[in-house]
Order: sequence, then structure tokens, then C-alpha cells
Amino acid sequence: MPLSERRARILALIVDDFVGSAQPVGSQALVERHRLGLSSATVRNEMAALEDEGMITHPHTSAGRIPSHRGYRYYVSSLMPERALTPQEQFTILHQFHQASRDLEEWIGLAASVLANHMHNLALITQPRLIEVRLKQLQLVELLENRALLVAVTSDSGVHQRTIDFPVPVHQDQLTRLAARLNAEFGGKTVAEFPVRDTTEPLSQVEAAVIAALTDLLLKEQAAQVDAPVVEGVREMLRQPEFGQSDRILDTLDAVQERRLRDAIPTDALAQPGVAIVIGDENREGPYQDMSFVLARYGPAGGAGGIVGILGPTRMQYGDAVAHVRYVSDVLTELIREFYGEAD
Amino acid sequence: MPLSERRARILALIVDDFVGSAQPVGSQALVERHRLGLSSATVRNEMAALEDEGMITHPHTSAGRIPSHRGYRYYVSSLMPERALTPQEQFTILHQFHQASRDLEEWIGLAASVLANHMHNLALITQPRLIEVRLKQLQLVELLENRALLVAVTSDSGVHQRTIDFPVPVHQDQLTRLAARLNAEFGGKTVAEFPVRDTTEPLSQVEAAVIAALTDLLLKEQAAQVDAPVVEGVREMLRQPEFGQSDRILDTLDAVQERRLRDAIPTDALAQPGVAIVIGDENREGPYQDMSFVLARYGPAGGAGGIVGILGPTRMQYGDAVAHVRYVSDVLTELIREFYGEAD
DNA sequence: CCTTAGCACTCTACGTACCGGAGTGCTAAA
DNA sequence: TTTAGCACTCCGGTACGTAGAGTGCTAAGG
Repeated sequence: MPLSERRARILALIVDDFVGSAQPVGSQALVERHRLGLSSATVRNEMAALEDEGMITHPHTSAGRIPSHRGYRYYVSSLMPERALTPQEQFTILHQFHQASRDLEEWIGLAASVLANHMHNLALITQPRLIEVRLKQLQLVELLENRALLVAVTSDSGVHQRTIDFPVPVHQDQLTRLAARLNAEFGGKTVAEFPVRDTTEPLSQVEAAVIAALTDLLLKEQAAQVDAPVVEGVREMLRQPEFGQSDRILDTLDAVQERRLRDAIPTDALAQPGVAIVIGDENREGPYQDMSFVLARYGPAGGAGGIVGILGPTRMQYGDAVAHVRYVSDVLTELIREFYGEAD
Repeated sequence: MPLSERRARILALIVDDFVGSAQPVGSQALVERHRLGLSSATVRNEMAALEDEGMITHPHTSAGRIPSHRGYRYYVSSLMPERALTPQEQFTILHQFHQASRDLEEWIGLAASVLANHMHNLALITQPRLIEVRLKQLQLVELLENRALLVAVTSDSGVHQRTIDFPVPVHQDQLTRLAARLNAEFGGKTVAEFPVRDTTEPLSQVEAAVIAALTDLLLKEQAAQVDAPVVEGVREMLRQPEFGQSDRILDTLDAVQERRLRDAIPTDALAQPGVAIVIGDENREGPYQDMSFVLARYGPAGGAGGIVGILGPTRMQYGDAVAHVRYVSDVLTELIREFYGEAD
């Protein structure tokens, strides 16, 4: 049920003020700061109503109001002004990409830094990957007489490596020939498309070992839906007043380890296109229940892509966050398109 | 000038107690806890003397004593009991390595985790590298019509990649032939040994671009004396009481970023073989001046190697730290010897 | 019926005061 | 040289009082 216009306006002001100051906002302060044509008493009545509707709460009896998770949700869904970055802001960001070298990993790291610095919160970006992983080319390098390094380049330009132990000695010549043969046979294929060998015709032990390693490597690669994300700005985020106590910092520090974060990213919120916002207890996992994600997919439709987003306390500048995430996602999409070529 | 035996004994007890409890230790507590055949007054006299010699201090007038950096230095140099890990401890650690797969990077990460968990402090390990980087094999993979991925495997089994843009279109066939040719020509050589081309005979633009990229890549690789280390246990360390205030945590968090840490590792202390201890203000850089490093090199003599160590507050179990670092360093050395083969 | 002035009440943050405990430094005697 | 004794110091915790910000309610006014 929608709020009355005045009530909604007051909610928006409470959110704005609280996001800015991190202090509970009182009726009188609100009236003065925004020159409302109302008395503080009226605002108090509205606040009481907003509290009944679950949009705001008190930390304690005689404190000002702070938005509840529900209030934030209402705010971002109905009240928040849409805003795009100004040309000036866009330029500042683009400029940094032009400074960097043409390297995908570097771009990802840079994008994360940019986001983190602008939003004073944690930025996370997963490496771009294709849904379908195709083998592009493999290489075999002798390390010891019975061990080799398998290097596989996949269609998303990822380079993967693994050592293989053979039951028999091998030489580089042999490996090079084998690599050429396997490239011809498996190149350009997904694991699912790998030709099944006629089992009656026994493979050489070496060949079998390489194929096994290759298959396993690509399967593992494909299985990992999302890589552990690149994370920047942990410190920026922890500087926010909500992390004032050190035990809170330590717990959060734990929660934003790349590996834990990978599983915590609420990917289901990204079913629809556009920027998704996941607030507080909309997160399933405990440690993130008073934080919010602002997430978007990046990458050309059907091509290699990943997730870019911001994680911070629920008290967050959602409008700016959305604008920044959207813009950075667009920039990354464009860079990837360039990198992999239009044709892909 | 050496301390009298009794005075040294008292210093050792102060260090031990303080390391254990993080509380300043008073004369009476010391006497009671260790059943010294002395009165607290005598101990107080000795403490006053130790303070004159700069070995201990007070936080304030009526507090117990804590070791100064100088006191720790004396302790580790002259008083600390040498200790090796018990067979039981050794087994616990070795066991974890046997669980892991045969992958060098994984070993490094595992070793760091083990160290961090046992010592409740930060563990850091640099990737193993050779002083001399030799090209083992290179591979060229077409990405776009005028862009390729250069993958170079170096003699320390490192896999390095870089994209190359060509002024002209290329095909995979051409790249494969070129790669084979360059492998024959440059394989097994260091950058310094790369044959200089006769400049009068012009290279193809493609070949020139690849050689330039390869040279640059190996040079960069060689130039970085130490990689940014793998770091584990940040949270373990920050849990120590010396990091009780949140601003201290944030500052430290900053100081232990991989990149900053790389430059802060006091490598010069590792000139002599064995385990090096760098205490407090023996560190040049500010943020580490109330922390200590316990470091060792690992890797077979003349072979690929790196640095393994612990970073924590100066109040640290130095004896255990040394024993653990030494043992893990030995284990890593053994693993590397196995991995690269004895012959190397 | 909505708005608002007025007022009693509540809770926090902060500063002051106070006290017990642990520890020191000094002195004088053993 | 060691030690008992004692006065002194400082921290940490608790209690208390106060100022400030804010609330909720009531009753009067438009």
C-alpha cells in the first residue's frame, strides 16, 4: 500500500539525512534543515505513522528515527531520484581507463578501485567468463622426465594451468606432437563436445593422462559459476561509522574474504536486467544482513560477462551507487566488446 | 654488555609472561608465578636495573613492566630457548600437505594458512622464483584478427601471459609457425642471452612485435625482485589485543596489503642463512615499527626460492615462531626440490 | 478534522568524583 | 645484599548529576 505523498516525502528526507550524517534524525532537525512548511509536531505524527508502517524505527525511546530495511526498500523502489553520472564524472572515470594498459585483468582491478573510491564502500567484480567454455589451444611443457605442465587457453582468453604426472618418461618432442594433435582434435570444442574415444582402441598412457587432465580442468572451470570476485575498498567500507567497534570490523573482514563473498553474492537478484539492489535482511546469509549489495551484470549479451557491484552498510547512497554501478558496468561491457571483438 | 645471570633470567620471565598474557608484569606476580626464591622487593630492584639498561619499560608509573624492543632483541639473541617442533607437531603440518594436490600455488597457500593458524599471526610467503629467469616455451593464440595472446612458460614453471596487438592481420597458422621458430631460437635462454638480430635484415612486423613483448615480459618478470607475497591470517593477527582500537586495525589493514608488504619485507636481514628476526623499530617503515618479522628463505640452494615468514606484534612467541618458520621453510624447500626435480 | 503549541518524560553522552587494586620507589633493618 | 614496610601513583570501574535532543500526549486553534 503506497504512502501518502507527504509521508513519502518525509521518509525520503529521513533516508537522505540519515545516509548523509549517520545520525538518527529528529522531527525538529528535519523541519529546520528542509524548511518544511510544517511544525515539528506534525512531522512527529507522520513519523509515528511511518513507524507503524514499519518504514522507520528508533534506536531508543528518545532518539531520532532511522530508516528500517523496509524503509530503504520503499525508498529505492519508489522514491529515489533516478540519476545518471554527469559528463564530468563520466570523464573522470573514463580517463583512468585510458591511462591503463590493454589488459583485461588490469581493467577489472581498475574498475573495482574506481568504484570503491567513488562510493567509499567495497567494490567487487568477478572475472568475465562465458557460460560455455571452449578450448582454444593447449600447450604441453616438459618439467621433469615424467611430469609436464598443461597450459590451456579457453575461449574467454583465460589461461589455465595444471601439472600432469605420467607413469612413463616423456620428451618435449613427443609432447609437442601430442599437443598439436589434441589441438586439432579438441580445439574450439566445449567439454561436452569432446569426441569420445573408441575404448577398444587403447590410448597411450600419456595421451590418456593429458585428456583426463584437460577434461577435468575444463569441467572445473565450467562448474565454478562465478569466480571469486576481485575486491577493492575493504578499508573504505570499514571506515564507515557502522563498523566502529573492532569486533564488528573483524567479523566483517571475515565476511568479505573473496571466497566467502563469491557464495554470498545474491546472483538470483540479477535475473532481470539492470541494476539490482539487495538490502539488509533480503540477504540470506547472516553476516550480510545489515549490509546492502548494488549489483549489475556486465558484458555483451551472449558474450563473456560477469558481475560488478558495491557492498556497504544499508545506510548507503543508493542513488549514486546505482548510477556508478550502471556506468562502470557499461564501460566494462564496452571494453570487453572491444577486447574480444565485435564478432564474438 | 651482557646481563648478570639473575637479571637475564628475570628479563626472560618478563618476556615470557608478557607474551603470554599481554599484561604488564609486576614484581609480586612474577615471584608468585615462578616460585623464585626471592622477594618482590629484590625483583623490583632488578627490574629498576633492567629499566636503566633499556630492556624494559613501564606504560605508566604504577604499572608492571613490559619488554622494550631492546629487551626483545636481547631475549631472542641470548635468552630464547632453541626449540624444534615436536614430531607430533611436524606430523600435523606434514599431514595437511599430503592432503593437498600437487600444485605449487596451492602448497604456498596451504603453507601460509598453516603458519597463520599455528602462530595466530599473519603469515606471508612469496612465490618461488629463480634469480635467472629462462624462457622454457612460448605459445601464441589468435584472439582477434590482429590480436594474439602470448603465453610464456618460464624455467621456474611460472606461466605468464600478455596480449599483443599487431599492425597487420595474422592467422593462427602463421602464429603457430612463428611460435615454433621462436621456441627453437629463444627456448632455454635468459633475456640477456637472447640473440641480437641483425638489424640490417628487417624482421616481419609480427615477429618484431612478439619479440618485443616477450623481452619486455621476461624483463619485468626478472626485475620484480620479489613478488607480492601470499598473505594469510590477517584476521588472526588483528585479533591480538594490541589491535584493540579500530583505527589501529584500519591502519594495519592498510599496511598489510600485499603490495605494500612486498616493499616492507626486510630482505636485507636475510643475508645470512637461517631464520631472521626483525623487531619493532628495526623496521625502516613506520607502520611496522611496533611489529616484528620472523623470516626465512626457502628453496634449494641455487634453485627457485622465496621468502616465508610471520608478521605480528612485537609481543610474539618468538621461539615458536622461529621453529615454525624454519620447519615450514624446510618443508617447502623439500616440496620444491621434488617439484622441479633434483637435477635442477 | 488536521495542525500546532506546550509540557512532562526519557534516554544518551559526558564530565566529575570516588574507590579498590596492583604496582612502584624508597628507607631502614636484618 | 636482601627484605619488610609504607607512602604514593595510576588505572579501571562504578555511581551520580546534568545538558541536550527527542518523543508522546493533550488540548487548543484554524
